[in-house]
Amino acid sequence: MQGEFAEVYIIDIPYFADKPYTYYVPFELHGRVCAGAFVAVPFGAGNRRRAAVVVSLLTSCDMDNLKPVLAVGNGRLTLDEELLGLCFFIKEQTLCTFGDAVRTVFPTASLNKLTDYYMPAPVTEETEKNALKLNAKSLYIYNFIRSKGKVSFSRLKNEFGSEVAELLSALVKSGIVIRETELKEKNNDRYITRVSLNIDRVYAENIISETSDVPAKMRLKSKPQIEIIKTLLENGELTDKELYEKSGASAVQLNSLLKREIIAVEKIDDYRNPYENRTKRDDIPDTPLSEAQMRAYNEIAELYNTHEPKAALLHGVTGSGKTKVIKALIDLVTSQSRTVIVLVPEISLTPQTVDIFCGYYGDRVAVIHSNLSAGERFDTWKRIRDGKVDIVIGTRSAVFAPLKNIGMIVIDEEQEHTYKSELTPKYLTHDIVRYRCAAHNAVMLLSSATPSFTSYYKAKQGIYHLVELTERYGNARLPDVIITDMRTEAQNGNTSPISETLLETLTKVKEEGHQSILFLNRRGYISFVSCKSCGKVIECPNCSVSLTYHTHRIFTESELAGGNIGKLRASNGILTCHYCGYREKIPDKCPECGSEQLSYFGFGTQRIEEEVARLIPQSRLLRMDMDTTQSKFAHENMLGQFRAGEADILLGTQMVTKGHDFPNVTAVGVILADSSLYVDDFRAAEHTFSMLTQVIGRAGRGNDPGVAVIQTYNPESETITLAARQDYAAFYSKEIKLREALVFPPFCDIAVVTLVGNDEAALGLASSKMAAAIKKRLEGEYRDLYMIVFGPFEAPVYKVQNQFRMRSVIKCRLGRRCRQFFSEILNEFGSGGEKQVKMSVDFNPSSI
DNA sequence: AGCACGCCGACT
DNA sequence: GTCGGCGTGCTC
Repeated sequence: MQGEFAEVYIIDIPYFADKPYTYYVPFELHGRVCAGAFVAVPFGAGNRRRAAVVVSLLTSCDMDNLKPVLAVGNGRLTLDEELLGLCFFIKEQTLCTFGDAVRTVFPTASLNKLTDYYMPAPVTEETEKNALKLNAKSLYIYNFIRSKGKVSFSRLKNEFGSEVAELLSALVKSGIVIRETELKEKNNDRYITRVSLNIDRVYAENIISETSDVPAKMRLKSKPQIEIIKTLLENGELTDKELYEKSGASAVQLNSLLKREIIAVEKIDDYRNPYENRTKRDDIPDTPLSEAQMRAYNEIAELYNTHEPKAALLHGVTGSGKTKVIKALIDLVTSQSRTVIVLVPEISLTPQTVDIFCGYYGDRVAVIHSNLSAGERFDTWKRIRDGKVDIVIGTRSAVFAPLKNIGMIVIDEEQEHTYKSELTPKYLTHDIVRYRCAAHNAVMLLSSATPSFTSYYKAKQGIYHLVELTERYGNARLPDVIITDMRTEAQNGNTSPISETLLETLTKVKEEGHQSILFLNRRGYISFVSCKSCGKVIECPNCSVSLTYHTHRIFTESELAGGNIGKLRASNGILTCHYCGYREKIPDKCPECGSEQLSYFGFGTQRIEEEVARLIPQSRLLRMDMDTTQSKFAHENMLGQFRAGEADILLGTQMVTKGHDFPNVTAVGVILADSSLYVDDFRAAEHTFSMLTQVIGRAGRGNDPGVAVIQTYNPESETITLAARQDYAAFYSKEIKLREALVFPPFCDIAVVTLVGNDEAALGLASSKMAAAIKKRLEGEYRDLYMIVFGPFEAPVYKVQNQFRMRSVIKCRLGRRCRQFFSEILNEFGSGGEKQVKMSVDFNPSSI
C-alpha cells in the first residue's frame, strides 16, 4: 500500500504489548504527523482512543486494513530526534515501556491527556428496553448522566467511587450510554501581556490634548482611554496589570485602543521561576584557580576542545575546590555558545552549590528538582527548550533538560545513590549522560571525593580520564581524627551513646565559640521495643520490620531521674514504621505474652538530642532529619540558621554530611560508625568509607583547625582507619581485591528480579515458575550467557504495606543479549496470566 | 491494560 | 434452552 503511514508506540500499555503499531495518516493530517509527535489512535478490539507517540513515518506498508491516526498534538510539544533516540535507549537499558521512557524525558504536565466523557444515547425502543433491565446502582448512574448530558469520567468517579468504571463499561456495552474520548492539549501556558504605544509620542500627545489641531473625530472622548495613553507616555512599556492599576482603566478600553491600532500588545511566555529571587550577585569572590586546580582544569579543557564525546572523573579530596574547577569549565563551554547541565544529588541538601551557580550566572541558570510543582516544572522546561538559559542545574531528572548544543554534563558527588532512579524506568543517570554526551559531542564530567568503585575502576582502566586533585585548597587542612572505642567506654561504666572524648570535644568547641556537627544514621528515638520476658520485638503489622519509637518531646533530667522512665516514654511518644508510616501507641504489655516489662534498644537522633541536652545543657542544638525537614524550604532554613550561628550543634542523619561549607565548624562527631558497616550489602564498606570521608571533611574548612571524633565498636576496622586518613587510594586497592575475588561489581553486573503480590500462595507459585523459566533458557537458547542465579528467596524485608516480595539476585554481564534474556522473562510473565503477581527487573540497584 | 471470543454451570 | 461466569489471546 502507498501513502503515508506512522509507526507509533502506545502510551500506558503493558510491557509485553509494547511494540510499534502502524496506522495510516489520513490526508487531512499529512504534514502535521511527524516523528516525535503525540497522536491519538484507535486501539484494540474496542477501538478505544489511546495516546501514542510517532516514532517514524513510512511511505508504503504491506499490511492492509490499517486504522487511521485520529488526531495529532499541536506540534509545540514534540520529541526531537535526540530525545526520541534516548527513549529507545532507556527502554532497552531498563526494560520499561516506551511510554514510561517518554514520560520520564518529557515533563508529565505537558503530556496530552485523554479524557473519557459519558453521555446518554438517543432513546430508542432498544435502549428503553435495556434501561428497564438495569439494577438500582446502574440506573442511578444512568439517570445522573442523563441529567447532566455529558459527564467526564473523573466527575463520575468522584460521585460514585472507583468501581463506577465497571458499571459504565456495562452501560456502554448495552448501548444506552455513549463513551467519547477527547485528546486534550494541556495548556498550562501563562503569558505576560506587554502594552506599548503604537503611534509616535507627538501624535499621542496631540490625541490627548484638547487644544491640538488633530481632527475632532480622531480625538478621544473616553477619559479612561486618555489615561491609558498618558500612563504609557509616562512609563513606556507596561504589563496590562500595571497599566490597569496606574491608569484606572479596564480591559474594554484597552481593547478599544488596540482595535484602532493606537496601542500594541505583545504576549510573552511567563515562566514561573521559584528561583527568580536568586539573581546574579556580584559579591561572590572570583579568586583565580590554584596551581593544582589549574592543572585539573587544563586537562579537562583539553578533552573538551577535541569536540568529541569524552568522559573524565575528577577525583579531589574534600575541600580541594572541585566546584571552582567546574565553574571555570562552565565559563569555557558557555563562552563558545554551548550549554551545560550540572547534576547534584539532592537540591535541598546542596543549596550552597545552587546558590553559587545562581549567584555567578543569574538568570542564565534554570533549576530543576523534584520539589517543583508540575506547573513550575513545565515552565522551567519551556524556558530551557526556548533557549532562555544555557546552564541547567538539578537533580537526576535534570539530565533530560531539552537543551540544544550541550557541551558538558557534570555529575557532582557521582557516587551518590540518588543518581539511580528507584522508580520505573530504573535508570542510572550516568548512562543517560553517556548517551547524551555521545549525541552532542560533549564531555561527561564525574566529580567526587570518594568515587563509586564502578567509576573509579573505569578510570583506572582508561575508559574515563582520571584527573586528581590531591591537596586541600587555601588554609583548609584535614582535621585531626580521633577514633573512640565504645567497648572501653562501656567497660568504664559510661552507658551513654556519647563518649567522654566526644563530650569533651563538644564542650571545648562551644567554649571557643565554634560549632559542631553530629552525625547519626538513624532517626527516631529508639530503634526498637521488645519484651523483657519473651523477647518479642514489636513489629509493623503491614511490613516485616520493627517499629521505631519517636517521642513528642525531649525529657528533662529531673523527669528522667524521677523513676518510671517506661511510663514516661509510653505516654509521650509513639511507635512508627519507617517503611509505610504506620503509627501506634506503645502497648502497656507485650502483645505476645502479656508481660508489662518492655525494653528499649538502640538510639536515634531524638535520643541523642536528649543526651546532648542532658550532658551539655547550655548548648543550643538543631536536629535535622526526615521528621524536622518535611516542609518545603526546611532544609535551607535550618542550614541558614546554623550558618548564622543560631545553634552550636547541628545533629542529623545523612543530610548533614553533604557538601556544606561551614567555616565556623571545627568539630564533627560520628555517633556510631558501625551502623552502616554491617548492613547486608556488598557496598557496605564503600558507603561507610564515603560517608565518613564526607563527615570528616566538614570540619576545619575555615582558618581554624578541625577535629573529628568517630565512635565505633570496631576501632581496628580498616574502612574506618583509612577513612580517618582520607586515604581513598589505599581503601580502593584493598576493597577492589575483595570484589574481584568474590565476583562483585565492577567485575560483574547484578540484576534483581522481584515478584510482588498480596496472595502469598500465588506468589510462591509464581516464583517457582520464574525459577523454571530462567533455568530453561540458561540451559537452552541462552546457553552462551554466563550467569549465577541466587534464589528466588524472600526479600530482606519480606512484607511491605501488606505486599509480599520474592526476589532473585542474578550475577551477570549486561549486554544486548543479556538484556534480551531478561526482556523475554518479563514478557513471558506479563502475558502468562499470573494475575496477582507483578514482576520487575532492576539492573544494578542502589542497594540489595 | 482492555476487550472479545469461547466454553461450562444455574437459572427462566 | 440462554444468561453470564471468567480463562485465553490479541491489539497495527
